[in-house]
Amino acid sequence: MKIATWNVNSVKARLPNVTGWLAAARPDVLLLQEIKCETAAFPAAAFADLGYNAAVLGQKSYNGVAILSTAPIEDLREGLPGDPDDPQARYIEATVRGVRLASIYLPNGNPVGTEKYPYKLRWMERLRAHAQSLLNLAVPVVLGGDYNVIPEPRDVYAPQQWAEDALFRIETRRAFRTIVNLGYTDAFRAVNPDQQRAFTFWDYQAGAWPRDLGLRIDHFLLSPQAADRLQDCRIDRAPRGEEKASDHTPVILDLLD
DNA sequence: ATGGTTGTTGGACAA
Repeated sequence: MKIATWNVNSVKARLPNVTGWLAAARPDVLLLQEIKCETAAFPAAAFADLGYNAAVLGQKSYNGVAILSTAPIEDLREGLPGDPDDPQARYIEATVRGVRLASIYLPNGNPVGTEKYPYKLRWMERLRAHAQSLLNLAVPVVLGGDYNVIPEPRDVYAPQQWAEDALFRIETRRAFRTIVNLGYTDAFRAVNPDQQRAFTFWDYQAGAWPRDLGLRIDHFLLSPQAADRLQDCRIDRAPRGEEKASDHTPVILDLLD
């Protein structure tokens, strides 16, 4: 089972990039983040033409997540539990072929010192609590998406420059580790324990892409039942180099069937 | 160098 995650930074602006990649890569599932459109405006027909079903949690202008799947999408959950008043569309979860899948767009949290950073940390605590409850299901769980977390110094081109950034502060890294330490596996690092400069995001500014000044912030976390089936996890850098690219590139996970 | 870029939206805000 081939599962991919991609922060597309507007599904409408990126439609030719995404449909072209899907047609070539043909994952069974694609988790999308930052679709930046309301649910009703999601271009579902373009994906249906390629054989994909869609489950969408959208929002006007910002955020928005979706799940595309060639197989039926079952038992949909829209939104992360723990705050029914949270208006931001950042979490959608469903079952595909017996695997519980989430598409996650974790808050950025910058600038630190505004309400954005405590919102990020509260959101991570909600994710921790829900990730624990998912482990209790004792089924394969795949939590994929844009975590806006740089787990380790080697996951950023210049760690000293990022020390006080919301993506790399100690509290952020600790909150991420706390989720992993519940019993989840960072699929990319499990498969590529020594790979350097393994980035998934390059800023649009200052020539970050041609200079390879990137971050690894898009992740797959696997429950033990999913980790037992881990076959491969890799970053496809090619889409970042195309015309009108997203600032993120896809990460691909292969689970044994 | 208080910069630089992209998307949504039609002036900031978010990233």
